[in-house]
Amino acid sequence: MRPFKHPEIDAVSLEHLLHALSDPVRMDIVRRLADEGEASCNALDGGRPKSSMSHHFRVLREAGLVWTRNDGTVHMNSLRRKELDKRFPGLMKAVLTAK
Amino acid sequence: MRPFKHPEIDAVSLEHLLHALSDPVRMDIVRRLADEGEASCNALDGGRPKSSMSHHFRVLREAGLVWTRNDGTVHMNSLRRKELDKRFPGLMKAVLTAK
DNA sequence: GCTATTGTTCGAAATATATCGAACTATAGA
DNA sequence: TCTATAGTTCGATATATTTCGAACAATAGC
Repeated sequence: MRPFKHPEIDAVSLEHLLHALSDPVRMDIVRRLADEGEASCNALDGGRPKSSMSHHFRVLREAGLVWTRNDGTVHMNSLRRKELDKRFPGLMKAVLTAK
Repeated sequence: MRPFKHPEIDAVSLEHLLHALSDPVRMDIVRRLADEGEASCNALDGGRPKSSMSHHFRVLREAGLVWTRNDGTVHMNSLRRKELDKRFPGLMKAVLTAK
């Protein structure tokens, strides 16, 4: 698989980012990435079908939240935390803190 | 019209709140309420039909973002800012700051 | 009571989103 | 080259959401 295209952080819209976070499956992915640093799609599927997860990871990537790199057959995902903190100061902290 | 029921702030879910904010019309309403303090539905419609606006205000109310009080035939809306700041510290500030 | 004003509710149509199986692609390793 | 593994893409279905006109409800003022 070729590397993914990720949006420039400045092109990321708040609207799309909030929409991406407003789904429980995706919010769960984001929280786990925030905790665990980097993880494969596989490791975060919670028993859901691969195609469903692939969809959610795509939404997260396109929203600018997640960076995916290829490592063999595995896709390793991570939060674009530093960039996000610059682009939307305080947002991710507030979101991840909220219970 | 009878007074609306607003959710208890502790019953407000981050998920629903983020979804409510992920629509451009509603985000615009929230920004203007943050600026102007209190406003009627009418004052914020931007030329859109009343029924569309009524829908968006309902979503905002049910998400816990907006408080609506009756004042004669007018419905005055305001951000539940203080409560939101307690419930989700830093969130509204980050959202409203983002450009 | 009558009328104008503000919004809500209902119903329908258009659009978007979520979910998931099946087929496919790419890579690692034997 | 063959096989197993990790994800993507496609296509279909189900569900949500947005939008808006039309009918309705509540209040103010005459």
